[in-house]
Amino acid sequence: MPELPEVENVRRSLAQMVVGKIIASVEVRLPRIIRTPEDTQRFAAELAGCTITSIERRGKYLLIQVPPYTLVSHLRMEGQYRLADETEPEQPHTHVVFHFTDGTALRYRDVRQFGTMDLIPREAPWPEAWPQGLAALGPEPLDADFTPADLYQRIHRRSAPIKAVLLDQTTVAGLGNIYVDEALFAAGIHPERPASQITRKQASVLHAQIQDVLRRAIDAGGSSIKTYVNGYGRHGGFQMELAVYGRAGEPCRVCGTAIEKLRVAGRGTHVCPRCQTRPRQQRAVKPGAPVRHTGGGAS
DNA sequence: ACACGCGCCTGATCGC
DNA sequence: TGCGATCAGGCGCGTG
Repeated sequence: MPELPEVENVRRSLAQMVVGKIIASVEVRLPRIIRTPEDTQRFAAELAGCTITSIERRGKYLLIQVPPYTLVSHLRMEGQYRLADETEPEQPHTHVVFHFTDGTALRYRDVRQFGTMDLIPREAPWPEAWPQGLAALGPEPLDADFTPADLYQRIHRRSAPIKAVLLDQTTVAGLGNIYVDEALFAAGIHPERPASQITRKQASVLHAQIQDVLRRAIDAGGSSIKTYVNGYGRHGGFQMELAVYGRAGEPCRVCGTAIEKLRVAGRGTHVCPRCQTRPRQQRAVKPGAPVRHTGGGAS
């Protein structure tokens, strides 16, 4: 599940591998991956003859610059790019292939088929002509203009659990399930705490921990939980450093208490029940009230 | 405006 | 051993 650190590592590997290459032709085998333009034949035809000039990233989106277009690519859960020689055997679930003029090809694989590509003219008006999710992104968490005060302003009127608010890409761009759990643990904040209860001081700690965990994860090459690899096919190393994600039942690295797994905002959520104190108010269940679909399940 | 549930999709794992 | 059910989850969308 590529989040900001994984997408940044994909960006860096692609930048080394494909910048300067000229697209000879494009094969689209699974049209649902291409959202824009609707006509996938046009997607392929427009790209033929274009040169890749740079690879950028915004949140979890890759922005592949192919003048006069930007190819906006989102990997969602399991999307992968690999540069391969045309003679190399293809891996299964390869849905889009960019053939270059030099005998190599950039292959897009995606087992779950959730990933998306939008081909947008670079001069298209912002934000209306661009993918809504991209246009609505909050600040880049590692940019200098993202400050503790900015984070506080963005969360302090929200009643939803802090975890849900941090997963919302309009709050901050690029966080997903892994790094939200890690940042909240490092900040000592329980994921179920209403965002409106976070103090300025806590928001400042959270801001610092978001930046710290993202920087460390980028440096480690990202986290390979299930399937993540960068453009060279290399796994990341940060899964070894995760403090809570995927560690249910294992001892907290700080206090030794068993890490718990619960469900918050519909996501598997990992907490240390001692380092992250639960908000005081427990939800009261009225007798005969309808059972909530995502209510506290078995664990 | 905001909160929240569902559908999308496949493969690994669970439970009987 | 076999096989259906469940889980994994980012995001777009519909509903309240």
